Amino acid sequence: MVDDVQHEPRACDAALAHAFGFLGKRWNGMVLGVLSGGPATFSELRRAVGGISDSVLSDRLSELATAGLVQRTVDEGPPVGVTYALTATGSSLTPVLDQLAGWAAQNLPPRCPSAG
Amino acid sequence: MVDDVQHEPRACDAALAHAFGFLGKRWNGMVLGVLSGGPATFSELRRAVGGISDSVLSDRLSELATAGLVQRTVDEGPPVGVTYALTATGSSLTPVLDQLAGWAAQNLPPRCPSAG
DNA sequence: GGCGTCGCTCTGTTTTTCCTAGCGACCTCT
DNA sequence: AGAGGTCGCTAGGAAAAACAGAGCGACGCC
Repeated sequence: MVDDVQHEPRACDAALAHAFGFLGKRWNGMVLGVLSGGPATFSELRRAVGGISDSVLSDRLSELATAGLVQRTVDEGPPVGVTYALTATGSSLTPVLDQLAGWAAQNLPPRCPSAG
Repeated sequence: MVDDVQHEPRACDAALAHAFGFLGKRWNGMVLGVLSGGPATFSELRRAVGGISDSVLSDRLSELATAGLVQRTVDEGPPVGVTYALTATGSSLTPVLDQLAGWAAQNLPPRCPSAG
C-alpha cells in the first residue's frame, strides 16, 4: 500500500483548478497584477489593464470582491470616489504574480525585450 | 530622468499581460499544470483536467504547441500514439504553477481544507 | 464480426466577452 | 450660469469562445 500514490492515472491539482477558476478569466489576472502595485480607482484600473471595457471590468471587480480578493472602498471625500485594493488574501497572491511576470519576461520573448 | 518612473499613473506589466495571454484562457493553466507532472496523451489530458471537451482541448493543445510551451510527439510504436510534453519553456513555468497551487490551497479554501 | 479505444474534427447550441450608449453627480473652463 | 469633461457603473445587443455530442480511420480484444 506504500505505492498507493500511483493509482491515479493523472489528476489536476484541485487547488490549481480552483485558482484558475478566476485566473482563467480573460482579465482577472491582470487586474490583480495592477492592484498588486497598490490601490486604484475604477478608471485607473481601466487604463492600467488597457483594452478592457467598463462592463467587463465591473463584472471582474465584483467577482474578485465576492471571492474576497479585492475590497471596494467608497471614499467619502468632497469628490466622492471608489477605490479598489487587494485584501490580505489578494496580497498573498502578489509574489506569485510577480514570479509569473518574471517567467514571462524571459520565456515568452516573442516581443521586443528592450523596447519601451 | 531618474524620477521618470513615477510619471505613469499605473501600468500593467507587459510581461504579465503577455503571460495571461494564454493563462487567461479557460483551461490552459490546467493543462500546463497536468503536463508539469509529466508527459501525457490526449485522453490522459482530457481525464486529468476533467470537464474539458475534445474540441477545446485540441484547440488549447495546438495553441500551447504554437506558443512553444508544449511539444507534440507522435509515437510510431505498433499502436500509434501521440504524446504531449512540456518544452524547456513550459517546464520553467512549473515552479510558478506550483506556487500558485500552494497559494490556492491555503487562500481559497472555501472548500474543506482537510478533506480528501 | 462486434465492440471499445485512440487522436482529432465537425455541427449546432450555450456561455462569455465585447462594443456602444447612457445615467446622475461632480469638476472645470468661460 | 452654461457647456463640456470625468467618475463609477449599468443596459442592450453583437461577436467570439466554450460547450456537448456525434463521427472518422486505424487499431486491439474476444
